Amino acid sequence: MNRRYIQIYEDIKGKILEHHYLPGDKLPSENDLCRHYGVSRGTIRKALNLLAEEGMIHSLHGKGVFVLDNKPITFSVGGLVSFKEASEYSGQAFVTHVPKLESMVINPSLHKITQLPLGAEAYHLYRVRELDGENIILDINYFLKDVVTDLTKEIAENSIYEYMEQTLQLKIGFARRVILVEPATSKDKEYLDLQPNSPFVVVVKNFVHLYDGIQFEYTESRHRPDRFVFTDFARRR
Amino acid sequence: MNRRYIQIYEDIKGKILEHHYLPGDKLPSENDLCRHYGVSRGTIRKALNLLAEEGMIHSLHGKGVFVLDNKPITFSVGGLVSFKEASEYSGQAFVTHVPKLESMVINPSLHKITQLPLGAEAYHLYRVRELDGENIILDINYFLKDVVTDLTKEIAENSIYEYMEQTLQLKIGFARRVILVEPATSKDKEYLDLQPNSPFVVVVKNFVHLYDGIQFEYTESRHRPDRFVFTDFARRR
DNA sequence: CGGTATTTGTCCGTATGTATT
DNA sequence: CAATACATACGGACAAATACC
Repeated sequence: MNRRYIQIYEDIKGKILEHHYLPGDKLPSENDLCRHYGVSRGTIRKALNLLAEEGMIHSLHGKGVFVLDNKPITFSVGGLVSFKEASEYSGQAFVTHVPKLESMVINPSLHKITQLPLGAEAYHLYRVRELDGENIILDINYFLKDVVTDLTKEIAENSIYEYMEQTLQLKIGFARRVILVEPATSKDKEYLDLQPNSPFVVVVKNFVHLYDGIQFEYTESRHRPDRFVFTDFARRR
Repeated sequence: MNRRYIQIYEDIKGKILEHHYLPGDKLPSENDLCRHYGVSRGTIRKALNLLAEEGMIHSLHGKGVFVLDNKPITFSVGGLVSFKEASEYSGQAFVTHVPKLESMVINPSLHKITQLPLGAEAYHLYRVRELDGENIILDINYFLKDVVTDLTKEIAENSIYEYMEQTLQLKIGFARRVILVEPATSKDKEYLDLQPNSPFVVVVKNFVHLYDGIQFEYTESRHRPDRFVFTDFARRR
C-alpha cells in the first residue's frame, strides 16, 4: 500500500510544528506542492484536507492555504489518541499507577453501562494518572479479553493501545465519547486527590471499536474538575 | 458551483435519519451509488467521507459501507452549529431570554479573555437558555460590531448565525472550542437556577472565525453541571 | 477599469492495488 | 481462481475567487 497522502500530511504537519511554517504563513500552492512531492493534485488535496480537519490550516478560494494559530487538537484530549501519546505530545510527564487488574464477566448492569456484550469476559482495571505528585485522573477500563489477550500490569502502565497495535497487530477503528459531570464516588475519593469543596468529577466515557466495528473497550476517565481541559476544532459546512 | 457531493451527502444522511437505512445495514456499493446518482466514484466517495467524519457510517475494505449506531455529533454539542439548530435537532424546546445587549470596546483585559482585537467595538450580550422552566445555560457573547451589524434583541432571541448567513450574507468559517470547569460567579448565580450544593459551572469557550479567517465572536456558554452533555466522535489514523 | 494569470473547488474517467467473498 | 468492493493515485477539464498588471 502506498498512502503517499499520509506521508505528505505528516511531512507538512511536521514542518508546521517545527515552525518552518508560522501561523499566518501561506503554504506553497497546490501545484507547487505537486511538483515538490512528485504527486498529482488529488493526492496533495487529500493531505491538506486532513490538516484542515485538525484545524492546522485553512484554505481560501483563489488566495491560498494558510497556517492557523494552533495547538492542534491531537495534542489535547481531542482526536482518538492514547493517553501516552497525548502526554508525550503535551510534554507533561505523567506517571501511571495500576492499583487493580482483574478478570470479570459482563453482567446485565455492566452491559448497560459499558455496552460490551453480555456474558463476555473482560479485563477490568483502574489506572491512576499522576501529575506533579497529584493524582488527577482515574481511568476505569474494561477490555474484552478475547481481543486484548494477555494484558499485564506492565503493559497497562505503559500503553495498551501500543500493545494492541504493535504486538497484537490489531487495528483500532473509531470511538464515541461522551463528556459529563457526575458526583464524586467513594472510589474517586479513594484514588484522586480531590479538593475538599469539590463533590464532582468530570467524566469522559469512551466506547472504542476495532476497525471491523466490534466494540472492545469501555473506559471512564474521571477527572478532577479543576485540572480538566478539553479542546476541539469545528468547521462550518 | 455544483456541489453535487453535498447534495448526495445530505440525501444519504436523510435516509439514515429517517431509518431507510438502519444501524448495521450495508449501503449500496460505491459503484451502485454512482449509477443511482449519475456521478463519478470520486464524488460518491467525497459524500461518504463527510458521513464517516460525523460517525454516521464506517467503510470496511472489500466488504462495504455500513451504517453505525448513532446520534450524529452535529445533533449534539459537537460540530459548529448554532444553539437554535442544535435544539431544533434534538427536539428539545428551549426558550431564549436576552437580559442584556449593549455596546462596548474591547479593553486590554477583555482582549486577553476574548482574543478579539484591542480597541474594537463589540456587542456584548447575555442570553439565558431555559428548558422545562429552568434556566440551565448562560451564554455570554461578544460579537464584533463592524461584522455583525445592527444586532437587535429580536435577532438574539432567535438565531444570530441565521441572521449573519441569511441577512448579512456572511460566511462563518471555523471555531476553536475549550471546555473546562470554573467556580460559579455571581452572574451565574443570578441568571442560572443552580443547585445549592453546586459551586461550579461547565464553561465552553468559543473562538469563532469567518471564512476569511478573522475572529468575529467570543462566547462563553456557562452550563449547569448536571444538565451538561457533550458528545464526540473520533477515528484512529 | 479590464484582461490575464494564479489558486482553490468541483467533477470526470481511468488504472491499479488490496481485502473480502 | 474469479468476481466484488473499497483504497489510492493519476491526469484532465472547467468553474469561481482572487491577484496582478
